[in-house]
Amino acid sequence: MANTLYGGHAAPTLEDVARVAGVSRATVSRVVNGGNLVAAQTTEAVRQAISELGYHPNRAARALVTKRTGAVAVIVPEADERVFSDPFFPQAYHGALQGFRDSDVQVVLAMAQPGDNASRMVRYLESGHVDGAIIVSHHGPALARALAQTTQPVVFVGDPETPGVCYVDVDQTTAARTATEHLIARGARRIGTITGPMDMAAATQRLRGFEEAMAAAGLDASLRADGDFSTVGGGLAAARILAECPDLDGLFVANDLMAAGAMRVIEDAGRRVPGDVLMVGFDDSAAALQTVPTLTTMTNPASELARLAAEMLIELLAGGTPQSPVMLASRLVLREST
Amino acid sequence: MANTLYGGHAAPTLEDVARVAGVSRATVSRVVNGGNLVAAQTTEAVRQAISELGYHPNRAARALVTKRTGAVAVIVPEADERVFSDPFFPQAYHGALQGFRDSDVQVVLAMAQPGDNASRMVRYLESGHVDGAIIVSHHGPALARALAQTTQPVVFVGDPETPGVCYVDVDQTTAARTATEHLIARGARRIGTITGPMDMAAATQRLRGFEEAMAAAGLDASLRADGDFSTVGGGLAAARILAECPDLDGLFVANDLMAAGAMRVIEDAGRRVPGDVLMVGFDDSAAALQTVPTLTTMTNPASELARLAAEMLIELLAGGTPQSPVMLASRLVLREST
DNA sequence: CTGAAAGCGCTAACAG
DNA sequence: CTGTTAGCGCTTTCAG
Repeated sequence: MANTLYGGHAAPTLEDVARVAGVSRATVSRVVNGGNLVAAQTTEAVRQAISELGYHPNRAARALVTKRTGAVAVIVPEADERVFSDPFFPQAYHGALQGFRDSDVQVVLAMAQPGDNASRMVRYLESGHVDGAIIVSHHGPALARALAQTTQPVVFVGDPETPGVCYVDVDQTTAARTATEHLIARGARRIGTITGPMDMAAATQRLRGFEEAMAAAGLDASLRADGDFSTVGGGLAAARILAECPDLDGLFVANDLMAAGAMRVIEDAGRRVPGDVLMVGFDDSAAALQTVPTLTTMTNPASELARLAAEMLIELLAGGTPQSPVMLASRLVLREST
Repeated sequence: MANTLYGGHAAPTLEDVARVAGVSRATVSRVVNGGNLVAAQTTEAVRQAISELGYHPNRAARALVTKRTGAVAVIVPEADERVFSDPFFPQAYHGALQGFRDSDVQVVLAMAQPGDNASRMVRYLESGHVDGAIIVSHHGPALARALAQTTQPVVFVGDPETPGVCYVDVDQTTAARTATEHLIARGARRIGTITGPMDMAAATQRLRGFEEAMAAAGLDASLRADGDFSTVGGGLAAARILAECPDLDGLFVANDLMAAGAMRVIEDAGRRVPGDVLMVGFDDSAAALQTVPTLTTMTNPASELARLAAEMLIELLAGGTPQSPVMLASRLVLREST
């Protein structure tokens, strides 16, 4: 007799609602799950009972019978230090949360542990902990390939470079071109670029955009150093560029963190930003506001991207076939460095 | 006949394991749940069957009968921009993840939505989505009070200023004293402090440490401006301090973000760090490495704190009474600013 | 020490 | 349109 009417405050069940509404459990279940084949009057009575009792479906019971966990993962296959230092990831998580806001699914955030590999992620996905996942990564195609084998629905934020895998991304090439064109328009001519790791699509695509813009202006696009998306790496790359071209007057850096490091090295070398060297970064992260001078940069709408990814995953989960890829535009944000 | 032996690769159930091991479902269940009242021989046979089948208990089924969700929340009741800009939070999340690593509970991260209030958090906790929570916040006691009413086990990272609520924290006062003593030892005499919002325990305690150290050295501790833990707020506070005491020669700032803003304002005012003004921040965040000069700071071991909080929560969940509070020490990290 | 049996709260045929 | 009836996979008395 563990009944709500008599007992403490055990959560009300379908049974309770049914009794109060004077219908059967099945009927209540129908209205709870978007009941369309229920009489309007009945629906009304049930809704009434539900709000009266403060009924909320029991996830576990539902999961048991539907064989769905009601949870999805946001997987960030990145080493700790990057997840910590790059605001892109928390923003993306937040966007995903928004995307699932009214889907009543739990969103769990999974960060890679040091030493994790693709097979561990695949195992996680297959293990039945979650119904699907959003992978937020700028990494190369290896992981995406592995994950694509999975039977689980998966959506990438960032180009997975793997056919048939759903993803959302910003148009990196166009964005990089915009950034470079801005440098040119401001008068720079001896322009270099610091790229990300060349095994990441975001890095190669941004480089391509740079090259396109330079070519279109009839400028030499060969001044380049590869970085690793970290502040320190950006500084090292800048030093190499400076060594090669001491009278550099423009620099497109593939992310803000590297730009911050580069700016420091450039100023230490006695050249002023923006007086001597114009600089544009990428991501519009907090780092772009903390440099002196503040950094002109391209937006990278992490939150929006993840929200869209969430919507795609929802459609996938429902058995649909979302349009993919979905591409978002990046905007130039003018600051002191140009 | 939905039987694993014939069908596809549906996950094996207790039933399957029982059949293979030649025992009953109940027995298998016992060994899975730390079976101590099972014959060693039987246990062995069951384990064998389990690994042979690759059996993994079904969370939903278990949750349904135990009335436990097998999930806990890490709640960060902060506005978006802080969660995004302060590495303390992702680090804390990571620590919590580690703490639950081998407890097979899902850890979900809940960030506050704009406009969320305490009652929404309480409702979330009561709603049965999770079995308990770790609250990571530097905020005042209002939320903690509300959450303490909850029947759910809860552990705070940071002093909740509410009796009877479990928490872990660093010894803020001692840390601030250490920082201030360092400034004094380096020769500073006209020392000011920029505090956090005075409704946060971390802010008031750090101020107290500052005052203690100043008093012990016979120095005047009245030079102070209140900030908001943001970069911009730090700059504004620094401007006020500079206006009041133009020949300032030392500054203890209650977090690195504010210190970054303050450093900028100080240098813009024509005073050099560390030449004219020595500075110490707090948190040992990435921001402390991005300033020019780099910032001496106090560590704030977010990950470690959260890991300990997780352990406390596990004990709470098991019906135990963990020792509380657990206090961790903060370390001085020497950099260029002193 | 082990098995039988009941039931957690829900959904999904299947009949009406 | 609505009710009846089975379970989903697991834990947990209660008897052996």
